Amino acid sequence: MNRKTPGKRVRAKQRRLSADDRRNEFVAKATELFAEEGFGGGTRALARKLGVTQPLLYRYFPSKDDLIKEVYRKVYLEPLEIGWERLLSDRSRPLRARLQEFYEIYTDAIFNRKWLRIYLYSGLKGLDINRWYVGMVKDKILTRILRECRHDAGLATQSRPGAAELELAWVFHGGIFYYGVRKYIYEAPVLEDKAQMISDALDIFLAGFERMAESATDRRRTPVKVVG
Amino acid sequence: MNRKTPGKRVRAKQRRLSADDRRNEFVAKATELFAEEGFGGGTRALARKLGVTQPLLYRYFPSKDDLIKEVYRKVYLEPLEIGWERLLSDRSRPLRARLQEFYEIYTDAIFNRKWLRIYLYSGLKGLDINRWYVGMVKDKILTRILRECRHDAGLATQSRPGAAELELAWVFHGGIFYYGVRKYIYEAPVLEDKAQMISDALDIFLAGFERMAESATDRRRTPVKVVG
DNA sequence: ATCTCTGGTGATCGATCGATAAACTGACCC
DNA sequence: GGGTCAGTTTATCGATCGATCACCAGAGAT
Repeated sequence: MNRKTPGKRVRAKQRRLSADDRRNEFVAKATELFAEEGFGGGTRALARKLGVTQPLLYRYFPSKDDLIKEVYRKVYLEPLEIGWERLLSDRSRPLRARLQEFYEIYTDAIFNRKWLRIYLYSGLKGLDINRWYVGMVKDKILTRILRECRHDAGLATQSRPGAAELELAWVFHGGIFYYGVRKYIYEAPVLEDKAQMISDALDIFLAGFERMAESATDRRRTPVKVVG
Repeated sequence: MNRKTPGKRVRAKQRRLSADDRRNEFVAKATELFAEEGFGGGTRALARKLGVTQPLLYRYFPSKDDLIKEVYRKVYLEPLEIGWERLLSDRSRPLRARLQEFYEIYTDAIFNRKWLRIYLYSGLKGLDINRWYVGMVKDKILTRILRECRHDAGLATQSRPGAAELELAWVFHGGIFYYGVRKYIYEAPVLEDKAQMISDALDIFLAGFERMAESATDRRRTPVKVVG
C-alpha cells in the first residue's frame, strides 16, 4: 500500500467550493458540454471541465438524468426572464415597434450556440418540457401577437385565434427562428443585420395579416391553391 | 441475378441474403434506428432490427462510421431525385403555380419523421455534408426562386441575388421548413392542410417581394423599414 | 455426394459508460 | 491542539459499446 508515495505528490490543488456554487458550476458546464456533444456526453468529460473527479457529480445529483433535467430547466426558463407580456401588450406604443423590439430581445436571448443546440437536442428526445415550451410560444407569444394585430386592424378580439392565422404566425415565427439555426447550428452565412432581418420579416407578416383580415371580411376571396 | 429466393420456406434459423440486398437492408434499418436514437444508436440494436447478429455488420461496413456516412448519403440525396430545376424554371407556367407545386413536392419528400430527424441530428454534428446541403438549397432553390420572381416582376435578372432579398427567401423557406419540424419532431398540432399553409406562406412572401421590388425601383415610396 | 465459396454466428477483447463504497482532506469550531 | 463535518478523491463494479477472430452452414457447381 504505497498510497502515500514519498516525494511531494503535486496533486492539482484541491479547490473546495460551497455546495451551492459547485452545484451551479456542474449545471453550467454540463449545459456547455451537452450543447456540444449532445446528452450522450460523458460524466467524466464533464468532471474534467470542472477540474474535479467524476464521482463528485453524484454528491450533487442522484443520476446523470437528474443533471440533465436541471439543464433543461435552466435553458428553457432562461428566455422567459425577459417578461414579454408587458412588451407585446403595451398598447400605448405602436404595434410595429412593439413587435420589432420583442423579437430583437427574444432573439438576443435564444440566438446563441448553447441555447439553440440544447433546444434542438432536447426537442429530438421528444420530452414533455419541449412540448410545454412550444405550447408556451403559441399561447404567450403568437396568440398574443395575433390578438394585438386584430385589435390594431379594428377587428373583433376573439379569445382564440383561428387555425389559419395561427399558422401564418407560426410560419413567420419559424422563419425568424430558422435564421438562428442557420447562423449558430449550420454556421452558414446570414444577413448580419439581425434587426433588419426581423424588420423585413415583420413587413411581410404584417402585410400578410392585413390581406388575410381583408379577405376575412370580404368574402369574395377565392382559394389560392393551384395544382399543376 | 442471384436474387432467386427458393420456394423453400423462410427458415427462422438463418436467412441468407445476397450481399447487395443485405447491405441495403443495413442502410435502410440504420436510417430508421439513427433517426430515432441518434447516431449513438447501437450496432446490436441495429442487428436486432434485421434479425441477424451484430458482427455481420462488419462484413459490409469497415466501421460504424462508414455505415453512418452511407446513411447520410442516402438521406441527403433522397429529396434531390425530384428534379426541381425544370419545375421552378418552366416559364410557360405562372410563377405562383410553379412555386406552389415545387414546395408541395419538396415537402412531400422531406416532411417525414425519418428524414427530418436524420437531417437535424447530422446538422448538430456539424458535418460538411450538411453545409453542402444548405448551400445547395440556397443555390438551387432560393436563388432560382428569386431569379424567377425578378423576371416575373420585370426586373433585371442579376446573376446573384442581393443579401436582403436572399434573407427574405430564407425566412420564407425556413418558415415552411419549421412547419415540418413542428409536426414531425415536436409532434405539435399544426394546420393539417399543408397545401394551404404553403399557399398562405407564398402569399405573404410574394407580397413582400413585390413591395421590396417596388421600393427598389420606385424611390418615391417610403422605405418599408420602420424602426421602433 | 461432395467441394467450395460466402453469408452468417458465437465467443470475446479492450475501452468506456454510469454509478457506488470507502478513504482522504481541508476548513471551521472549541 | 484535536475533533468534526462536508467536500473531494481513489478504487472499482457491472453493463454496454465498437470491433475482431475463428468457425459454421447453406446454396450452386461439378
